[in-house]
Amino acid sequence: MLTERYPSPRCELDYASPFQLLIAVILSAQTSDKAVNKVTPELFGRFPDAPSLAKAPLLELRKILRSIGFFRAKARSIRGTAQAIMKRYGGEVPREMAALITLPGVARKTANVVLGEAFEIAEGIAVDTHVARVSKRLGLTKSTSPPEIERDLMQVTPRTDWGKGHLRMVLFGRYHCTARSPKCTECPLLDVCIAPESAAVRDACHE
DNA sequence: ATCCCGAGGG
DNA sequence: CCCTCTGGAT
Repeated sequence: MLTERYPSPRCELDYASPFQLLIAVILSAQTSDKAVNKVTPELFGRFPDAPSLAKAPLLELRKILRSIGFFRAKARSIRGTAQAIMKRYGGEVPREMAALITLPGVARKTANVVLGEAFEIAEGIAVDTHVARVSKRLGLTKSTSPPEIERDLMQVTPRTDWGKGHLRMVLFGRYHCTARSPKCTECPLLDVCIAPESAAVRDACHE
């Protein structure tokens, strides 16, 4: 299934450290990875780590982040996160869910991505717009609330695959099972999908 | 429930 | 023009 299609899935955000990954994931909220990758070279060029970002002028950050949307809130979040990491966590990105979700701009989804990607810790499964859409279409969950979707996915996924499984669903959702016009006619999962796009496609499948 | 918010795609 | 983008805080 998705494992064959994406044998070794990789995060498409550009980063050079766990700290930069955390910042990039905060910025990626309701924003495409491409858009984030467009601003992080300048951002990380000037403020590559927690000490420098903690002292960054908010107006400078807003200017750099303008093109990605939510730029005021995100400027506050990333600087606040850098400051909290300096003050409360000795300059290191914490490796516990409870600590991560106290950071501004970080909730369970972002924390799950960072834990899995940077530290290879399978605390849970990050549920974002792609995971929610794909898992619902495939019938892996009936819920629309992220916590319930996460619970359903955790029950049908071996813990060792939580990280990669998440990435596979994101890639599949981003490039194939898209929100707008999904490519159902060339889908390898059409036979198990409960929500093919059109009745014509469904009939072709069950013919 | 509502707000934050710009850019790219169809 | 409208929808969508790896959500989170109020």
